[in-house]
Amino acid sequence: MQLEEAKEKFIQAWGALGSNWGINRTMAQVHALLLISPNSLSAQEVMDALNISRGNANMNLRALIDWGLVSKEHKAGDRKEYFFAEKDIWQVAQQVIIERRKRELKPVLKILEDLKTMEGDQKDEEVKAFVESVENIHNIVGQADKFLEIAIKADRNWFFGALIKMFSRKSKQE
Amino acid sequence: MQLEEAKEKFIQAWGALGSNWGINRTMAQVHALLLISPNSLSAQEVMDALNISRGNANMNLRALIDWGLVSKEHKAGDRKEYFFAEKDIWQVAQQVIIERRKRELKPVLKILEDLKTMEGDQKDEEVKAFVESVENIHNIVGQADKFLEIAIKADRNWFFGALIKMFSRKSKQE
DNA sequence: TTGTATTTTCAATCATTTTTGAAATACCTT
DNA sequence: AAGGTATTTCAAAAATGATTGAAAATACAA
Repeated sequence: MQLEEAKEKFIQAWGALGSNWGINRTMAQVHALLLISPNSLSAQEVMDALNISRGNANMNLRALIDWGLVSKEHKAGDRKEYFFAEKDIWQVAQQVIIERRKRELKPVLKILEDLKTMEGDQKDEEVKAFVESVENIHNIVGQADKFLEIAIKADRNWFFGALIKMFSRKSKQE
Repeated sequence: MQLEEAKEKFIQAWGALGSNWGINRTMAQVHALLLISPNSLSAQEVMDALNISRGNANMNLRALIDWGLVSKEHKAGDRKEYFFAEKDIWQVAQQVIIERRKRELKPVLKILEDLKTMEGDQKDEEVKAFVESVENIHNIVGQADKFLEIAIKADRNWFFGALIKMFSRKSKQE
């Protein structure tokens, strides 16, 4: 397999992964392209590499900047903007967690909290069962949220060290 | 807020959550409906509750069964099938992890492994940089995969206990 | 077996999301 | 300020994904 072919494969895989997780496929592809690009790219270069229109490239580059995954720079004597991605993959993961937590986890937690407290008539069995369900779900989503909060504050080495410890203790237990 | 209104809110929220994470919105809504339903429901009842067609209900119920989140039963003297969801939310989470790992994480890992090994010409600086990028990504995705593997084997109490310990150690460190 | 209730399938339709491309805007440089 | 890039916007078009509904298949009971 040649380099170009491998890059293409990587971009496709990253795009599919994003798509499966509710991220615009093209946005993920642009991200992939910049992740493996040794130097920063102009909008035109992104358009050419992925065969997408100027508008599309612009929208997705801006979205990536919004997500904190991509930045732009200017080159001396050149009017164009050049884009590059954060390469440290642990930082990328943290940034993705930060954004998804903010955009999708927090709103759900808020709704679950509302639902938990709203219903006063605890005598009704059906109400009781519903509130209990919601409490259980809120509980586990809250735990996941706390865990992710640790992850985004954690140093990579500490974090994986802690996970490995967790794993080894588990093994002993079995 | 009345019970019916609260249920409706919950179903909408669960549907939106699924949709944001690449799960068919209706499938997530059907799941939500069954999660908070005290008794099992026929296809007809699901159709009526969510205002969806028979075909749609059938497809999504079958998908949920496929995911291991819903089962069906028969009632004496009734020809219809009745559907009910696994209520233990930790089990639900584990099942979701199992499926997404199988469907989406494993294939990506496979591709990353292929890309890592495929390129022999290590003298070329560009090739070297690419392989290094891929290795880093493979590394972190692999770690995530291992962690999820622990989660799906773990007892709920042990798992959250371990997370809390992790958290408290982190706090001391700071 | 026959008739009836129920489930499944899937081509056609509908809805949503994504993309395009050209006009408008912003940005430089002189 | 003018002239030439480059970027942004957004209505319309295209592509994709979801839903319908009716026909076919299946399951059951008598």
